[in-house]
Amino acid sequence: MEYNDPVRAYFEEISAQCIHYLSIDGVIFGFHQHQLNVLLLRWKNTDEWSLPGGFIRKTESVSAAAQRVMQERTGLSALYLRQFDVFGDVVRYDQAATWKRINLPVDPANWSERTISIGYYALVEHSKVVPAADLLTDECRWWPLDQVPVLLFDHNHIIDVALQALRTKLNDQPISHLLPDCFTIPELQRLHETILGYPLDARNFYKKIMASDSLERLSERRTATPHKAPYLYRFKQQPGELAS
Amino acid sequence: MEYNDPVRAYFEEISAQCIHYLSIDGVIFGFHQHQLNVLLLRWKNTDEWSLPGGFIRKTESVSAAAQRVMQERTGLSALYLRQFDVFGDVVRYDQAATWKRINLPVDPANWSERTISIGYYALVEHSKVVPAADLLTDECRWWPLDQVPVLLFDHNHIIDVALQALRTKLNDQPISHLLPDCFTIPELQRLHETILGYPLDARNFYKKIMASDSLERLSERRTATPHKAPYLYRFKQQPGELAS
DNA sequence: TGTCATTACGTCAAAAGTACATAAAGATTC
DNA sequence: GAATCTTTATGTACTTTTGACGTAATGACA
Repeated sequence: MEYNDPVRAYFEEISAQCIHYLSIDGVIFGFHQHQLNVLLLRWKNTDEWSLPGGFIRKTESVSAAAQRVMQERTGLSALYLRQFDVFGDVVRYDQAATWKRINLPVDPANWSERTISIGYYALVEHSKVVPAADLLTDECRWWPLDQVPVLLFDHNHIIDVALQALRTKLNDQPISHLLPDCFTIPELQRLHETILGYPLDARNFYKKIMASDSLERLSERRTATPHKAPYLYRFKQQPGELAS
Repeated sequence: MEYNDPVRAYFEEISAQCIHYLSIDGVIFGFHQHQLNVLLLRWKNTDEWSLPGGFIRKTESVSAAAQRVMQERTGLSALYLRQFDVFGDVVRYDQAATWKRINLPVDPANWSERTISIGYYALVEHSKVVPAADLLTDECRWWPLDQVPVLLFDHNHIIDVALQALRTKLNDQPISHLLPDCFTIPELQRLHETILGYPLDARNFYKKIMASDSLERLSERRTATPHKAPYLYRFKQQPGELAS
C-alpha cells in the first residue's frame, strides 16, 4: 500500500544479490536501568514489531552479514556476536497471516516460501546505541525484555532461545560487553542478576568475581552517588573475541 | 570420468529439490576400543575422504535433513544430534583444487560457487552402525579421531569444532549415547577420558557419577572379563532429547 | 550529629573436589 | 590348591569452593 520504489528496489536487490531461503535474525541485548532490553523494529504503518534481520549477500560471510545487519541498527561496529541456533523448520509461523499483519506487497508465489534463519545474539553497551530503522520499518527502539509484545514471525521464540544461550554462557564467565568500559562491582552484579533472573548475594558475588581475577580496580570511584562511592573496575583483557 | 547416469540424476535432483548454497555436514562420533571414531566417506575412485553431508530439501526441516543424512550413513534412526556451528565463510577451502581431487563432473559456473554448511554432530553406538556409502562415494568407514587424514573441504576444521563442542557439553553432564544401553562404570570412565583427552581417577570418577544419581545398577555383571566382574549400569531416563 | 542505605571486606560451616588406601573378585601362574 | 596379579568397588582424609551471614567504613541527607 504505502510501499514505494525504494522498497521494491530493496526487495529486488535482495533477490538478486542475496542467498535465498537463508536469513539472519539478530537478538541485540542491552542493559539499562536494571533491565535487559532487546532492540526491536516497528514495521511501516503498523504496530507490529520484529527482531532486526537481513539476508546474506552472495559474496559475504555469514558472520560478516550478521555484523552488517546488527551494525546498521545500532550504529556500532565490531559488535560482540554469537551464533546460538538455526531455525530451520519448514513452517516456522503462519506466513499468510504474517504478510497481512505487515501489509507487505509480496507475491507469495514469488517471494521465498520458506526461510531458514541463523540466530545471532549481540551484547552491546546500551548507551552507545543509536537505534536506526530500515527501509521496511518506521521505528527502532529498545524494549525491556519482560514487556516485549507478540512479535512477527517466530521472533518471540528466537528471543527465548537466545536468552537461554546467554544464561548458559554466563555460568562459565562473567559477561562484560553489556557494560561500559568502567563499572562498579554492584553494577556488574545487577547485570548478572538480571540475566539469570534471580538475586545474588553481594558478598559472595564480590568474592567470586575477585577470585576470577578478571577485573582490575581503577583508582577512581563512582561519584555522584547517594551512598558510599564504589570503586570503578575494568575487565583486564577485553576477552578478545569478535565473531564466530 | 567414472560418473554415470545415476550420479548426474542425483545432482539434478539436488539442484531441483534442495536449497542451494546451504548444506549439512555431519560429524558422527562413535566410541570403540578406547578411541573416539568418526565416520568418513571415500570418494569414488579416489583416496580422498570427507565427512558425510547433504542438502536440505525444500520441504524438509533442517533438523530432519540432518537426521536423514546421518541415518543414511549409519542405518540408525532417532539419532542423538546437536547443531554446533555454522560454517559460512565465502571461501572455506580451495574449490578448484578440491574439485580436482574428487574428479567431480562439476561445471563450476553451474554448480554453487559457495556453500554455507550447518554443522551437526551425532553420538551413536558404534556397534550398531552399518556404514553405508552414497552415490558419490565408494566406502564408508570409521576412522580413529587421531588418525583422520587430511580431508576434503574444510572438514578437518569442522571436526575440531565439533569435538570442542562435545567436550564443553561433557563438562555439564555425563554422555550416554555413545555407549550401549548397559555398560560398566569403568567403560563410562574410558569414554570420558577419551573425549576429554586426559586420564581420570577411577575412585573419584565413581563417586562423582554416583553423586549425579543418573545411573541405575542392574543385578547382572559383565562376565567373560579376565578380572573381577563389574556391575552393569543403565542411564535412569534416557535424557530424552532427539533433535534441536 | 545521627540516621540510613550501600559498599567493601571478613568469618565460618557445608559441600564438592582431589589425593591416596584398601579389600574383594576373578583369572593366571606356580 | 596357594600365591600372584589386575581390576573393581568402596573408603578416608585433606583441600578448595560455595553459600549463609556479620560488620565496619563511606557518603548523602534529615
